[in-house]
Amino acid sequence: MKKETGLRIIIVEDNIVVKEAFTVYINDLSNHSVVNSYTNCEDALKNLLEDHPDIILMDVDLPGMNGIQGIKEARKVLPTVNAIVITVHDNTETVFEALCAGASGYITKTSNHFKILDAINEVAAGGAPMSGNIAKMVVESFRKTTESPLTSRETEVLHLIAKGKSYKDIADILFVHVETIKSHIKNIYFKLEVNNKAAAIEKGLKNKLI
Amino acid sequence: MKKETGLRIIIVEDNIVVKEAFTVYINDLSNHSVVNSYTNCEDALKNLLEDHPDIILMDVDLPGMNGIQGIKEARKVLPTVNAIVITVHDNTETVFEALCAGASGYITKTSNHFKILDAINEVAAGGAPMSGNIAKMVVESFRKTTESPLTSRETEVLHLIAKGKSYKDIADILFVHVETIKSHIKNIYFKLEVNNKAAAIEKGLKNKLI
DNA sequence: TTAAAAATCCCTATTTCAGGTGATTTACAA
DNA sequence: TTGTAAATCACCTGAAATAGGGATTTTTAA
Repeated sequence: MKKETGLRIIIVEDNIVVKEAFTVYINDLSNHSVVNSYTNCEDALKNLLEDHPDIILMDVDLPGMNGIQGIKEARKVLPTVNAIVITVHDNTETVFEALCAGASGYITKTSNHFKILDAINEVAAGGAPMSGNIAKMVVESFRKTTESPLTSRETEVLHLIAKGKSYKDIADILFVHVETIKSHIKNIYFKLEVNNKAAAIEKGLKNKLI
Repeated sequence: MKKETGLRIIIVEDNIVVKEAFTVYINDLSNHSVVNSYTNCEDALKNLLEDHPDIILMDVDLPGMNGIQGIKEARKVLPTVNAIVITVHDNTETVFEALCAGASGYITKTSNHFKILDAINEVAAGGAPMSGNIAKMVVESFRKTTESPLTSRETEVLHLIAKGKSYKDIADILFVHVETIKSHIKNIYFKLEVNNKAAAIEKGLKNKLI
């Protein structure tokens, strides 16, 4: 963040009423400044270097380039810029696409609009603001299933398979004989009801075994 | 959550002063109840079914079984129980281990102790409470590097390689000839300076190309 | 004291992989 | 317009990896 006295913010939101409401709200009730606001990504990207925002408030549904692509492009130009997605979408795919694209936060519009100031301050403090339901989705994406049909050794082997290691590599890593690994793999295939590596990895990922 | 009138909470924390402080605080200043508190996981697990907590407040550093293992075990017995980790550790490894083990939230002790009530309420509301720095770590774990040496086609191929697909499978999936895939893979190996699948996957994961 | 898991070994046929050395077409930018 | 990068396809070779079959021993946990 550049100044302690307030951050430079731009807004990309095609709903003009919402855009103006955010602008007024931030300018009046915080020490941050909305230096510019746009109704599409293309225009925002054109002025990005001049605006040099600290934070971008980004909608997802936009005419032309969508907000997620917009974040990617913006971060190519300003790699340290923080983007906060503000949208109605709370489906898994959109959320994770946005985070992969480099979003620092994700707020759903469903709740109180005025959480944006909290979000801005949280980003400024080095955090990652998220609506409760979004945080839940994110946290759950890490969760492993507690019930696994595989033994810990087999899981270990499957992990290494998924890393592309050969049986010989795995044997060396685990300090056992190659034939032992082959035996484990036979058991893994049996338990997962598959008969090749690709299917084993797929099933392992899908069931969060790895 | 079982009752609207308040949740059943257990605390596992070996520092008795902290444990008592939490207990008093929750019992006095919220409508939730601390039904039991323990200084180690083993004792907590023994009484888990009788306590049938909605939420477990869990420390990480504990004598005997650590808190992360404790969460895993607890969730085997009560699969829907919510665990909130409250600890001084904010290193990447501990955080992700806890989330993988099934923690619903992760609060660092460094900040204001009294955030726990907010955290409990957030879990009750279906959220996932996290300290700002933790949320940041979690969000950043999704972020892809914007600069990739690979073309989009090569990235696509590397993805499928990482899924354990054979060249022939990949060719079929992408509707091109096997030789095309081989050609892509040669280019991937050249760009990533590797000469086998395992190394390519490793480098791809490390650099968040996949 | 059993049963399950882990580790070891052998055999075989097939598939896959990596490296080399090419070519063609399209598309975009200097 | 002239390159360059990307994506496509081709042929060859030898080595490595794989899947499936069967079997035995040791360790560990119930």
